Amino acid sequence: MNTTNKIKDILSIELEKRGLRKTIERYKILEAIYDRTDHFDVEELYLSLRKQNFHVSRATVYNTLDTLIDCGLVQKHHFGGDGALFEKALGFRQHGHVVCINCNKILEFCDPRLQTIQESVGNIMDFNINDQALIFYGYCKDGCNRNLSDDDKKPD
Amino acid sequence: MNTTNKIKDILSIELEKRGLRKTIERYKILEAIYDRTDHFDVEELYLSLRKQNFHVSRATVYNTLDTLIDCGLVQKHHFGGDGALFEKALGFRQHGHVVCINCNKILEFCDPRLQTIQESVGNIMDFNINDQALIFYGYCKDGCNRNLSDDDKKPD
DNA sequence: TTGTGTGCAAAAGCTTTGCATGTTG
DNA sequence: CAACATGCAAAGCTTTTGCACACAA
Repeated sequence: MNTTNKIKDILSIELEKRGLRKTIERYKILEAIYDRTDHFDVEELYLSLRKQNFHVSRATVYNTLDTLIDCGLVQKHHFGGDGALFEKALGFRQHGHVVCINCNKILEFCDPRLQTIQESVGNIMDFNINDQALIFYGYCKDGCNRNLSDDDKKPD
Repeated sequence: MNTTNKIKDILSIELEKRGLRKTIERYKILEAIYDRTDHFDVEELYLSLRKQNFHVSRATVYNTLDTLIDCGLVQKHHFGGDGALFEKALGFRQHGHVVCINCNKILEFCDPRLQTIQESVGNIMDFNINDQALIFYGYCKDGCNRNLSDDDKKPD
């Protein structure tokens, strides 16, 4: 069975668990998300669906994203620009992001030491931690041809 | 010299550096920010100024916050709720945040291991990293009286 | 005096909501 | 067929913008 079908099966299970309906929109939006490898916003996802001649409203895209996030199939990020960005979640370990303030490139990384920090912090602060977001902001050294002056080094 | 005057002096220096004017609004807003110890949004700051009978517009609060961030005196955060939160920055080492998904409590922590991760990632990804944001989401074990069920464990 | 900063209100952009319609279970 | 999901448009919020006026340099 291919990846697309596998992920749809997982959605089916999660929807059943929650007593939610299996609508065409939910599967189609899930598929569109898993077809991409980037970090996208709601509008990009909406337009990609329309470009495939699949008719959905923005409201449904928003609603469905919430559902998919709740099901653990999509992740939502706030990188500081306006609006949220999303990416598929399944099969991808928790990972951090590195964002170029100049060209907006987004890279991902994994570092097992982060897990250690999470455990320490959870213990010290008396928290049950179940999600994390680590973002580094800076300038990528190649590709975006930026002169590294001392000005505007602060992201928002 | 007290802390408030010290911070105002720093602002003076930073404004001069940038050729920006020393307006009453900038100093007053800075002072209002340094009078608080919490994470606040634009509206809260705006209202606190009005409550002191200091007249500013929302636009000026937004503009001034940008200036203060650029001067390194204020930090902006995106914790996932709508809108950004701010806090004073000077004299506070880079620190991570722990956010309770249930009661919205925000705690802070420092972990030197994060710096190590930042350096590794910078080297591996070929980035000049100059800012970081680490947020852990979870439930605080006391104070917010939450039943820890298996549902709604996913923040946005 | 000169030009930047502010105030106000309107606009813009992202996200949510309400209601009617359509579809799943 | 009953409840839930969708579509559409309108409303809500946060943030930005444009223009006239005020004030710092």
